[in-house]
Amino acid sequence: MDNQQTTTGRDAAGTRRRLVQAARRRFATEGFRATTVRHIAADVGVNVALISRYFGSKEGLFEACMSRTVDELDPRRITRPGTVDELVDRLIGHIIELPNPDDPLQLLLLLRSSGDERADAIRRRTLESFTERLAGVAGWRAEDPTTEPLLLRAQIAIATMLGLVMLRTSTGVQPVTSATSADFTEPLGQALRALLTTAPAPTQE
Amino acid sequence: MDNQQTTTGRDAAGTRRRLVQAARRRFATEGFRATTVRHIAADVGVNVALISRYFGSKEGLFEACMSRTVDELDPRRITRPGTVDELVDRLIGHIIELPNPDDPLQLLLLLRSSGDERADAIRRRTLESFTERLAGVAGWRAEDPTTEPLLLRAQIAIATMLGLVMLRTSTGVQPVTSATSADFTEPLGQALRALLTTAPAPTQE
DNA sequence: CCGGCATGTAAACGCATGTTGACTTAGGTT
DNA sequence: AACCTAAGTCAACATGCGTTTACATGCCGG
Repeated sequence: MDNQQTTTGRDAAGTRRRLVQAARRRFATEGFRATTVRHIAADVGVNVALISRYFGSKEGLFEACMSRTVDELDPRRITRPGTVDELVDRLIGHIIELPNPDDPLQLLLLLRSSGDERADAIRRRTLESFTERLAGVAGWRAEDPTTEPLLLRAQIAIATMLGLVMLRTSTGVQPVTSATSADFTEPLGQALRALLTTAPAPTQE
Repeated sequence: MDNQQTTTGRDAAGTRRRLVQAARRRFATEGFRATTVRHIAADVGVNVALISRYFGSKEGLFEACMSRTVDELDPRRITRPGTVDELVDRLIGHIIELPNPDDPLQLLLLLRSSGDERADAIRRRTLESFTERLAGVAGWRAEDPTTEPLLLRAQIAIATMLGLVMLRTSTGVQPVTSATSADFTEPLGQALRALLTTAPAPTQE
């Protein structure tokens, strides 16, 4: 009974899960407002009305995507508490292989303001939640002024990888052909480690 | 006769320009598909039908935004040919002050795939055009395999700033409050310069 | 075997969108 | 002053959207 089928119909839980999966891909690549529930339903192969029935509304489906994303983004799954290097490695591992809208971190980063007020509020809440979790993993406290720059650098690192995802997937601009994955990853990782580990000497001298 | 008024109506050229300006803000913050021509017209304070009359269609207005962006992105206005440092400085100067959808580079970076096939083609063309111009300014030739890594690093630099724009504007996540502009800019600039200047030693041992 | 319920479908509604055609008004020319 | 053309408005349209209501279908316990 715990073994859930993934392909056929007549399984509400499975259908819900496949709807969320398809919705995450659409939301990540096209944005909230440009995504239509009819397309999501067609991706799964079910009727549109099921979305309203299961999730109440398009925003409910979006919220389901985000809540599942938050669960999967449990920092303990992203990195073990400890060194910054591990954090960087895991983040790079999560992001650098593209395109993969199923990755919850990618989904979180790819989402943008869409003009829809409530959807934007959901997204903002999720992002702030993740930032707090990330800070907690790294042992940083936002209230501690000496560790704030580290949190800022984490944001820069995330932003860098967000931009890479954008360039390589959403914009259609591909890296130069001869650049191997190692060529791409290595200097990026070095820069990120430098950003994260090099303190700005807040009170030093 | 060359002095064009900027506020009142009954001036076709001025109205067209204000429509393009308003459209660029909407497109940059909400994306192509989520932006409605009625909102753009309301921003300017004119009737919706003028958009269809002046630009043919919503896509025509989008194309007008992009062509103007390409003109303003003349690399000679972004940086004088020469050192990579100048390029980085100018790019940071263009991006780091936020939010400013009027900046053509920001507009270019903020645009994303929107599910609209023709609009995506326009955006992709513009991005490729800018990448080529950027490579030309830096004296890089895509055909030269030894300079390809530099072009890749330029893309990384652009991606980084794109991500910063995303985080700081679109996602609503603000940098930590105590971080001054210098705190934000300095380590970023160092990292970007390192990325751009440090060659990956393509054939070096 | 069969009723009942969960699962899925089909069609329609109300609304917002992009676009179009006919109409109105301002401003310069004769 | 009369007029004409450009500049702008207004109302309507076809379409696609999210959502709802009514209907069909498979599955399980008696």
